Amino acid sequence: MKTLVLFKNNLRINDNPVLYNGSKNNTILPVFILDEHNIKKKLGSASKYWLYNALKSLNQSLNNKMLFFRGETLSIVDELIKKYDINKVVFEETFIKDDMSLQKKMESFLKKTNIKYHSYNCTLLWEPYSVLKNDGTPYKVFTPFYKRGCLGGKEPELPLGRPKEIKYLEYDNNTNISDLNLVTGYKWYSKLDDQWDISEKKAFKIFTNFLNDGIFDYKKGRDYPSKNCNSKLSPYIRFGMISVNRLWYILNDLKFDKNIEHFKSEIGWREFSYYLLYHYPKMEYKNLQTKFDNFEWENSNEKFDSWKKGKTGFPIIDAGMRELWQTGFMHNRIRMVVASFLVKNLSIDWRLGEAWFWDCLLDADYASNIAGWQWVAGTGSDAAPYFRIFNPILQGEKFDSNGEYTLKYLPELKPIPLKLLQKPWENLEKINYPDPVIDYKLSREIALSKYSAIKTYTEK
DNA sequence: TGAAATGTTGGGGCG
DNA sequence: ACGCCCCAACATTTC
Repeated sequence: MKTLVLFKNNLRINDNPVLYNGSKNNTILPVFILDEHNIKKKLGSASKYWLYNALKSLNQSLNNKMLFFRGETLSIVDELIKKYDINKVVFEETFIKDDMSLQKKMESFLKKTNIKYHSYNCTLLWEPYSVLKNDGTPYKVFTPFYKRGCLGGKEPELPLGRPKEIKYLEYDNNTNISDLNLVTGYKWYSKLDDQWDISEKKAFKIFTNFLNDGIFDYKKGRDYPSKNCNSKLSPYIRFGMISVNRLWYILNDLKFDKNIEHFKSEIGWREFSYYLLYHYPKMEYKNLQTKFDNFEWENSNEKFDSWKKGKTGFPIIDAGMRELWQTGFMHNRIRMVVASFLVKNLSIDWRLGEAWFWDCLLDADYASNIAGWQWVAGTGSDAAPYFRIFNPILQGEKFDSNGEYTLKYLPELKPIPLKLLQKPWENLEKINYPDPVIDYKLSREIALSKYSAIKTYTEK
């Protein structure tokens, strides 16, 4: 059968159910469509950069047979079916609102044309609709979701490996990745080229290196940004360059270890994010706890700007924001600290922070980004309580006690004695570094009093 | 997957 | 030897 294989967010050969099943006994036409008609949330700049390189790498693995299109999915698929006399279409099962409605449109379209079609879950270990409480309603708290719902539920699908053989339709490929206009204009991203090796092969290599080293101090070490205990797999996972099923089963084969279990639970948090967005799609733009709709954000442009540029005058915050700008990545603990700072100390709506991360992070993931911000902002269902306000000075002293991370991104602070590194304003010697944009203590008090003003509204 | 305020305890210095 | 104060160090509670 002539099979159209649609790639979307799973840009890999190994354990890719769409490719594996699509190419079994079939000749295939591998296609990627960048659809900005059906999807409201356009990709951020960093994501486009990653996508461009991921597609390039995937295309190489597919003998440069991939076709690239930019436009409306249905009309492109329709044309391809006619042009190449396609009799089957396979594509990824989706779990995000806009993607799902596009998927539905496509399915009903294909139904009418009498073309065979099939979707495969390539993205999640547990489909969100398959994990529910005994009363049929969705979980709202991570631990029972993960322990009872996921671990106590059905086993995730076993990884499929690579297709034994891929046979392609005969055609001249007259499309090009550059047609997608993913990387154009000012080459801001050239700084990233020597920091990241964006290929499926590298994703697996990073994982095996992580298994040999960092993972054995993961539970504690993951909180320290200058340690190398984080996998840094997130952008690869985001674009499906390595499958979570494959990760899962490799981890399961290892000897039981609390660090490994912790890493698995972080994969669980990703599942939980998709799960929440699936069951509560309004989370994309609305506070899950509606009482926060009455919260009065200050939303000062100047403060927001200082945060984005890494010029707040709080070293751990600025180091994080500069790491983000320079590398397209930010250490997880620091993400929480800068997010808490934006929302609680600068009094800026989490949606603005979410948008900035969405644009700058190479691993920007629709569900994880939104769920993560609502978690920190205290507006989500199983969120950190609002009154949990990270103290940037203490967090810096605790998790970057030797200043290694801070100084890596803020070398101008080297003259400051280590004891004052996280509060350089107490240093008498003048250096070229911004004064703090806010008074920490005062901003905390204001945040708490604003919170107590809305807290009386009943939830839901 | 906090921080700050408040409370408790216990050891040392001292009259 | 005793009471008193001071203050870490730790525990609890409050935000």
